[in-house]
Amino acid sequence: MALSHAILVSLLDRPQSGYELGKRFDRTVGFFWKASHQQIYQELHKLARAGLVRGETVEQTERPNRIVYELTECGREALDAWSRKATDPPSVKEELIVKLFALGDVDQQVVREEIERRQAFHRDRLAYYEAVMDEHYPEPAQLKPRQQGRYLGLRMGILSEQTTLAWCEEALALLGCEGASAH
Amino acid sequence: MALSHAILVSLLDRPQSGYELGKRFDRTVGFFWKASHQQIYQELHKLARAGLVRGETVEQTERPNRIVYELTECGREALDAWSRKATDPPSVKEELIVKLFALGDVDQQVVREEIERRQAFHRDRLAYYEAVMDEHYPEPAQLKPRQQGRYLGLRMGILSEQTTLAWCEEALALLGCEGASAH
DNA sequence: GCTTAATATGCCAACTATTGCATATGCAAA
DNA sequence: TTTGCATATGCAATAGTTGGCATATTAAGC
Repeated sequence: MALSHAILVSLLDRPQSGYELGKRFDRTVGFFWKASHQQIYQELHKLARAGLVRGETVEQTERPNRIVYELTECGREALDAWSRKATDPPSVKEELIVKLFALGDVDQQVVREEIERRQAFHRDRLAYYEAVMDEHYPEPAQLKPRQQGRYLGLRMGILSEQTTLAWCEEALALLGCEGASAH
Repeated sequence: MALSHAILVSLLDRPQSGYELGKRFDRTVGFFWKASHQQIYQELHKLARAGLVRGETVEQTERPNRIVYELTECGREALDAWSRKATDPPSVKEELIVKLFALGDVDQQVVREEIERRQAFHRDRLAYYEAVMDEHYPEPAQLKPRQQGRYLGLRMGILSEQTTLAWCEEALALLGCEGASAH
């Protein structure tokens, strides 16, 4: 029960359809808690059955009908209860590090290329986070609580992307990648 | 199919029983890919059925019998194939950040305490990583490939723990935790 | 003598996640 | 005009994970 909470948290902002939730997930909480659209639809059904959200079908002529979900009182209570329970330590699955543990039996060149790909991935993500930061959070000291939370999430994202990039540099240097600084 | 690879990688070092794998996981790859003992035993059965590992029962008089697994040729090939495939981006599930997204609707004091608990958790882990580093990797430039991989994993661990700790400081400062520096 | 911890493996049920497929519409570009 | 994309939701099957429980032995501490 944790994706469900991510969904309930998203619904705090405003009632949303599964499709909208999926879209916003991709740009916000989703960076810290992935979910596919199938997962979101299924979870919404489950939450509706449990009475934590209420779905209402909105007829549309030009597009398929939407089902817009909103938090129920019961859902708010569930969120409050969840917020008071100790948070699980973050679960990380870093396949690249597993691969590194096999160095010596796997081709070193292949691993170097992996790290370079990873570097590109994290550079993109960092650029995205920084753009959001510049656009939305120029004055972090002045923020209201809700915005403070988002700001801190973004800070965490930026810090960890920077760290990962620094690690990539180190790793390529150690593994003797000639073109490391050229990329 | 990814826990399976972590197990195969572990077996590169030497043949091991499920119990041993579980123990070593907790101190090595497990920091980057969690697995419970049930998962490991089940996965070993599956790998044995698929012919990637071969298990041999070792009779013991003083302890329950062990089943020691070793890589088969087929298992080595599977590892090689896996090592050449692009690595999935890391999957992170950060419940604490999800909770932060709900700031304003959840009690700020509760969140501050969460962050402090997290700070303690990451301090412990950093201390552990640093101890391993001091003990086993005093001269990283001289390492053989296999050890290089482990060293880089450890470096990643240390860097990300340091980053998370720095973030905790920032977060507590922003959320106005009076006793932030006292802890 | 009794309890607890460590060693060593396993079953089963429930839950969570992923993949592939299916449906239906409207719009814009090739 | 066909292709592809965005909107919008869903099912079914498989794969992966978690938690509770069960079993059996030995050694150490109370």
